[in-house]
Amino acid sequence: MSDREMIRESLRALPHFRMARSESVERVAEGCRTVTYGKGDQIFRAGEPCRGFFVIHRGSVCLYRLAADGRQHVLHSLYQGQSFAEAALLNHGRYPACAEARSAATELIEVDGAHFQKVLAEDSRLAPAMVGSLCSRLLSLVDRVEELSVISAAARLARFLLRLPSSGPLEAAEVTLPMSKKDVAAHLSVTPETLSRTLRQWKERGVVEADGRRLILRDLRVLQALADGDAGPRS
Amino acid sequence: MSDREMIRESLRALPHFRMARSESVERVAEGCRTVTYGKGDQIFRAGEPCRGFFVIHRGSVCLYRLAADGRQHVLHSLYQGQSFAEAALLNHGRYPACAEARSAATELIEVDGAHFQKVLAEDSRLAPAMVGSLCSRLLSLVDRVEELSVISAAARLARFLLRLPSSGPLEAAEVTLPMSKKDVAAHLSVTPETLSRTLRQWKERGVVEADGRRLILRDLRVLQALADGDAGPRS
DNA sequence: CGGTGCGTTGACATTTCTCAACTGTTGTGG
DNA sequence: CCACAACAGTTGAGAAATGTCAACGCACCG
Repeated sequence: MSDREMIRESLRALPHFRMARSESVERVAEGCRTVTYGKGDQIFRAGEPCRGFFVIHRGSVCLYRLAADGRQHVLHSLYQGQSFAEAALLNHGRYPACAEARSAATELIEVDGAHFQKVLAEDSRLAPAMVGSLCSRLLSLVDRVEELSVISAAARLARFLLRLPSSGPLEAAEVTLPMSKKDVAAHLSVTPETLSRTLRQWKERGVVEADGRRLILRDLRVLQALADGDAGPRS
Repeated sequence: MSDREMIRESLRALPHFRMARSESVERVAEGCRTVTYGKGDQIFRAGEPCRGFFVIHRGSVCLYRLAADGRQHVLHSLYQGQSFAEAALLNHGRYPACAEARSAATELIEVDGAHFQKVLAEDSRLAPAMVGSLCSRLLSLVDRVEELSVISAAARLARFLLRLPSSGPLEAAEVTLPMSKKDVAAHLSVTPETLSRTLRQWKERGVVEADGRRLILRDLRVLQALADGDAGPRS
C-alpha cells in the first residue's frame, strides 16, 4: 500500500471523518505527511505554536504536562487509530501539553493545520461531521474527570481492566495489559507501587490471577462493584 | 425586553454562536423556551433521554453524578451565560450526568434538540462556528483533568482564587466567592473541612485575609507558587 | 558479565477524609 | 418577638488512602 493510500485509509477510519464525504477526506489527505518517531522522542512541547494535528498510524503516544517540580503527569495515552491536538489547532494555535512517542517506530500522520482549516472552511459538510466526534471526545473527558475526582485508585484500576478487550469464559475473562504496568500506573494517575499493591490484594482475595501482563479476572462481580465505587470489604 | 429578545440575546452571547450569522441564531431561537427552577430542583437525571440543551440566563447550575453509595459528586458548576448538555444532545441522546439548580429562581433557556439538529443540518455555517467552541470546551476539560490528577487540594484552591475576578491593588487583590464555601469545596472535589483548614493555614501565614465570602489575597506570589504545584513551606 | 530498568516489597510520611461536636446565622411558625 | 430547626462553617481526633524512599530480584541487552 502506498503512503497516500495508507493516509487516506487512516483518515477515513477516524471518528472525525467517518461521516464525511470521501471527497472531503481526499482533500484533507493532500495536506498530510508521515513522520516516524523512536521511543521517547518528543513530538511537541506545551506552548509551541501548533503546526497541525496528528493521527497515530502505528505505535503509541502519551500527552503529558510538566509540573513545577519537573515531574511528568500523563493526561492521556493514545494508540493506533486515535488522533490528537485537533482541539489545540482549532483554538489556541498552541499545544496545551507535551507529546512523546511511547513505542519504538511510532508512525504518525501529520495533518497540516493551515491546509486543514482551509478545507474545513470550504467544505461545508466537514464541520458537521466533526461536531459529532468532538462531542464524543468531550463526553469521554467528562468521564475521566469523574473518575479522577470521584473514585479511588482501586476503582480506577478495576474500570481500566473491565474495559480492556477480554477473551475467555464470562466467569474468568482473560485480559492483556496494552502497556507496561508502569505506564498503566501513569495512565491512572497512581504510583507503580500503589498499583502493584492493589493487584496483590486482589490476588490474595482470589479476584484476579496475574502472570506478567496477562491477567485473569476471576470475579467480575467484585471487580464491577469496585469499579462502581463500592468501597469493598476492608482488610 | 421580551422573552424572544432575551433568548436571542443570550444565544448570541454564547461562544457557540458568536461566530454564527445572526440569521442562524434567529432560527435556533425559534426552538427555545424559558424554564425557571427553584434552588435544589432537578433539571434532568443521568441516563434520561436528551430533550435538548440548556443555556443559563440567570442563576447557577451544577452537574453531578451519583456514586454507588448515593453521594453526589460535582463534575461542574455553571453560571450565567454558560450552556450545558450540548455534547450529550449531539451524541448519546442521553444525559451523562444529573443537573440541578443551585440558586433560587434559576432561569434557563431550553433549546429543543430536534429543532436544533435540524437547523444545524440545514445551515452550513453553524457547524463550523460550533467546532471552535467545542474545541475550547475540550481544552478547558483537559485543564481540569490535569488539575485533578496532578495537584493538591491547596493548589486547586489557590488556582481557583487566582482565577476569580479581583479588585483592589496588585499586592492585595480582593475577591468574592461566587458561591458558598461548601459549594466551592464540592467544585474542587475536596471536603468542606479540608477547605476550611487550608484557608485557616493561609490566614495564619498572612497569605490571605477572610471575612465570610470576601477574601483579600495578601501574598499573590505565594499563592501563585502554590497554584503552580510547589509544595510550599511545611508546618 | 555488568548495567539498566521494571516490578515488587517494606517502612514511613503525608494528605485527605470521616466522624463528631460545637458555633453562629438565618428563616419560620407560633 | 422569640424559640427552634436547619444549615453553613469551624475545629479536633483519628483513620484511611496514597505517596515517598530505599532495597532487592529479575529479565533483558549489549
